[in-house]
Amino acid sequence: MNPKDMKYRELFSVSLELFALFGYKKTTVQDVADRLGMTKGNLYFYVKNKQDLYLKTITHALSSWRDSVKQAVDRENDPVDKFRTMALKSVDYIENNTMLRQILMKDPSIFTLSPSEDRFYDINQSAMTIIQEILNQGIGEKRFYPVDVEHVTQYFFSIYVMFLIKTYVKSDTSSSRTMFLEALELNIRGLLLTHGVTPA
Amino acid sequence: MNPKDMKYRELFSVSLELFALFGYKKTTVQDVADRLGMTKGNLYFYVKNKQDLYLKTITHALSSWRDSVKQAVDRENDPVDKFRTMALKSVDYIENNTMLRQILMKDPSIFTLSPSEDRFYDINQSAMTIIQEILNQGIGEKRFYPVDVEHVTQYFFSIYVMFLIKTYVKSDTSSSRTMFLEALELNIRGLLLTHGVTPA
DNA sequence: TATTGAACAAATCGTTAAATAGTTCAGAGA
DNA sequence: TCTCTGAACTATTTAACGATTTGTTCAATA
Repeated sequence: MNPKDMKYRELFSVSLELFALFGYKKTTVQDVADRLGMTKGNLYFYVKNKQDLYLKTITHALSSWRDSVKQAVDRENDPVDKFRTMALKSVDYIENNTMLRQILMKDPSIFTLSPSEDRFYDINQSAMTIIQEILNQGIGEKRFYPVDVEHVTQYFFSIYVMFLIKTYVKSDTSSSRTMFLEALELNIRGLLLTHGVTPA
Repeated sequence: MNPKDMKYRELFSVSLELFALFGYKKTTVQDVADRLGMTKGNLYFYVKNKQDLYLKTITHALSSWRDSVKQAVDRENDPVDKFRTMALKSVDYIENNTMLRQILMKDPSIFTLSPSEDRFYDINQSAMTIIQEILNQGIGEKRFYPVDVEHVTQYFFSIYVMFLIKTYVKSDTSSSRTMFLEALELNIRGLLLTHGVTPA
């Protein structure tokens, strides 16, 4: 890894921590520069402005999240297993990433139900392809009902965002875990082309 | 109907219109009193304060919505028909109620994904019983999978709120209609105890 | 290419006074 | 007794002000 990439990694790591701790407004570029042992002027050699620093930092964190889920999904073969793994790994990742969780709580607009005002549209779009590929595989293998892939992908992504909002923006931790698992199985049954009569 | 109830109906009607037109902040107590042909002082004979006027007005509007859906559901017998009617009637009602729609757009906090900060908790709770009764009937008649009724009810209500936010708070009208219909059928398949292999 | 530090610009904050809007209440019809 | 008025009162919002903090630029430098 070249030295500039190293600098960026350090930069994103430091600013993620500060943004998680103080939020966007309370974190000054001076704070970030201090922690990096440089002057704030020099920070502008790496990013356009404070907003750009924030966007790049969050995007970097969301990409790691996506990659982690994608990796777990790729270890499975069966589309149902992939679907379940995707859902569970997504939750597991955020559950074990305190800083990202804190940032979501401090900045609810990171997860919006409106694609048109989504500042992280590209990374979210790429997260949606994970869903899309699983649906296509499941339908191709005649395991899944031939749903409208585009709209059902959007729907599942919206549900995922809804859960994140419910659980981490509003902290409705109590029942949302059980609700999540019930919903997962309900959606899997809704996807399957046939399913037997085997209640849990 | 006694004259005081009449006054209340008129009051809610007038203030719903004004709140829809100008929003909470821009609507003054004076405005409402003027439209009712009374002084603002006298308004305090009917409501505790401005906030109370707003809450009572919205609650009244949401109750009408609920009642309309409940009535439509009660005309059906089959739990699947009831479920589908509930979903479609809910959308149909808001689609044809411009003032309520305008209020939702002006005050996004009316529909929250967090029960604990829901100012209209009671009326929303009573709306949830419609879902709950359908689920109980479906399971009782061995048509529905024996899901965890409480959590699945919460889940469906959350999806309903999510759609309202997507469609009316963020105005993402474009794809959300198709998404809604796809989701409806997916959820019905997820509920059914068995379903045949009959893709649309 | 990467960095500094000073200079500059933009945004925020704390305070103030004036205007507006919300609320109370004694008293007056019906 | 129930409904209402209108004036008095209180609370909130708005605009303006300078002071301060913070974000951004850039010529000089290693």
